[in-house]
Amino acid sequence: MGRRIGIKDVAAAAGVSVTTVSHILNEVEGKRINTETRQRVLETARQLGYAPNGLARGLRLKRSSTIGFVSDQIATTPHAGRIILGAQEEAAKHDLLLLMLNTGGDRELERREIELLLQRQVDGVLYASMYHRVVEVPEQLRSVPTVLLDARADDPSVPSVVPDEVQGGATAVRELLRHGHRRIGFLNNVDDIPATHGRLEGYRQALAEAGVAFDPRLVVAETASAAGAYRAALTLLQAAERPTALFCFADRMAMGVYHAAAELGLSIPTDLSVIGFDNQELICDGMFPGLTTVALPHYEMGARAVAQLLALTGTKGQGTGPAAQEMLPCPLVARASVASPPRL
Amino acid sequence: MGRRIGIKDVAAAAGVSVTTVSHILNEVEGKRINTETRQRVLETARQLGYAPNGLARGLRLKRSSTIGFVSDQIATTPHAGRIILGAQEEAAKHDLLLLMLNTGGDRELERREIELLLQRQVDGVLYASMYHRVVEVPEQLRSVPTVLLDARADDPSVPSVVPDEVQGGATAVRELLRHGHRRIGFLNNVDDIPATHGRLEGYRQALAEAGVAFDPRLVVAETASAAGAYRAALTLLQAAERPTALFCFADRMAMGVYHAAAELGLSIPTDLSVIGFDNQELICDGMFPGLTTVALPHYEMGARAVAQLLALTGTKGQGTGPAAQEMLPCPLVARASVASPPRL
DNA sequence: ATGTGGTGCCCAATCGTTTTGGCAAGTGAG
DNA sequence: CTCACTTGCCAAAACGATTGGGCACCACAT
Repeated sequence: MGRRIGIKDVAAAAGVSVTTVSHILNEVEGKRINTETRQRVLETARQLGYAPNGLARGLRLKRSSTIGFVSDQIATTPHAGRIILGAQEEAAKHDLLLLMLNTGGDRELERREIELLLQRQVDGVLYASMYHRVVEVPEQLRSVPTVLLDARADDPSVPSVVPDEVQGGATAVRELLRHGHRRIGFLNNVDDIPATHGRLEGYRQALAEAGVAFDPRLVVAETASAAGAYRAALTLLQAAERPTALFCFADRMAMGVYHAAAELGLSIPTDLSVIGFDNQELICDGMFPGLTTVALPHYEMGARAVAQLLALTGTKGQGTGPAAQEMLPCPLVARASVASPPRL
Repeated sequence: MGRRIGIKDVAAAAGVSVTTVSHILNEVEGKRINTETRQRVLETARQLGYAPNGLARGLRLKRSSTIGFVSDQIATTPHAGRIILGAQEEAAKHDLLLLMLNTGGDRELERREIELLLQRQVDGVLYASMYHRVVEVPEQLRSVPTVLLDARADDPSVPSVVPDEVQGGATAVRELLRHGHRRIGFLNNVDDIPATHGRLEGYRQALAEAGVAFDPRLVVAETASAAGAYRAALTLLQAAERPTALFCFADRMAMGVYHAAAELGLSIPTDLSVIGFDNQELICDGMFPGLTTVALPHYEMGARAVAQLLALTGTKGQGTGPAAQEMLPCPLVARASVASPPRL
């Protein structure tokens, strides 16, 4: 078919120069254009179905209106999609598009693919992890504005957007306290990541606020799987003074807790309240009863990261000094797994 | 910092013309270059850290080495990520990058965003649905090579890549038959989508192969949720001659079945075998016992779609006539929810 | 001396925009 | 009629690459 029509075609059709067309379409200030001419040009552009060539534009402007989204694992984490969605929708507001890249954690592959990104002259890069952790930012990204997403770097000059794990943990525990629980177990996971420490800290803070003493016997660490949680829950629930509520590091651990509870003849939430973390809807809604949990603000994180990136590219100065480290709150999502403790 | 260095810089540093540098870097045929010069240029390019400007290159070549990935919902479906991953990794093999776009099903938003894509001069577009269905391809995409992903169009001239629902359904049922089951229930869903009809067809085919008569009372349609499946399973399992195995349209329906079985005192897989569909690992692994299921070949679909797109852009002819409609098989993923039927 | 054929390189046009610095025509004052 | 100013438009130079068509040089045969 005929090639896409360009500014030149519009100029010819409207009987003016390319310059004038460009001025009109871009609404350049300080350039005086006759109102009638403007109308005519706009009209012909519309009729011809003109659309600017982004490559040419980018070349001239030294700006591609495209940002790179680099992540280790798009695939494994569900809800990862919400991060992408948040980023993309925020980007769309500024006519930006996302160039996606998954590295699978392979450092060499990462290098090669980021190279491709940079060749495309992206205006900035979102370097995302699929779970909150500390990452090492690739050297190549020094040359381009970068924001970390669901990740922090040792280097504090790189801005980042992460969930507030402490607040999230506290939110979960406060919900249990609010219902009158005092003996609250915590099934933590065993990895050395911010979530592990942060949620534990939140657990302790919430207990302290409520004047409940911290009892280390109520905290047990296990692999963040249903099977692991099942074992841990069995132990915890068969102890002398069993907890009346369990806070699970992850929703999938709650699946194990439900199983353990069923086996011990404890019904949820009458005999035992359970609260999870992550709000994996497929799981939470499928469980009986529906699992109350704390959600990670994935969508917002994506959106805020783009906003930060734009702020960064806005200020030419590449302002030195520590950059913004934004923490987003994790909201409670109530379903049906929390009730008042049984009268023992 | 100093701007990125270009071909011009390399030329100057090596003491040759830009033309020569370009010839050397692109290994242009029919152009004779002195071996020594070639070495010198390559060396300086390496030292200077030269990388071509993709925008300029794309402008000249009328090819951006970028393909658009348009989907309705990145977010809601887990495993959607595997489609993206498959597409991206296949694309990377050809030095292509993916420009992602999520429309949320909003037709007007979709139009605007695809417009952005086309402005970026993408070489082709993957139009993906997050579950297998029939879609209407946007008018704008006529002008650019397009492949449908997990979707079909009424227009058979658009190539597509979809899972083989019939084979998938049959695979599930054959696994049950193989273990000796003869009364096999099917919890279908109620939507009018290819999966609903295809898997039912597969169910019937597998039964027919095994010489088992089709009994309509064993098929019940419900919303594809745990709650819906729970109700349906209760009915089915309390019938006079209850089925010894249940094939569920979706893994999350199997969650409801597990619950119903537990309530009726049936243990899985001893008293009742269950098989799901989708292989949502978080669910399948979290259930007790682990859920045997049929996987959708998401990764392969993404990869094949890119391959098709490349084939399409390769043949200039835009060959008329019906295009390739590729169906990919759905493999069985065995866990622990299927066993031989109880001796009644 | 002239022609013939290779070799090794470069000039300049091109892709589709944006933008700087004009220039010509019109207007009103002197 | 001339000057100064405004208005409305345009020519041409970028941006960074690719590529068709040379050109200059050398060797060798005539």
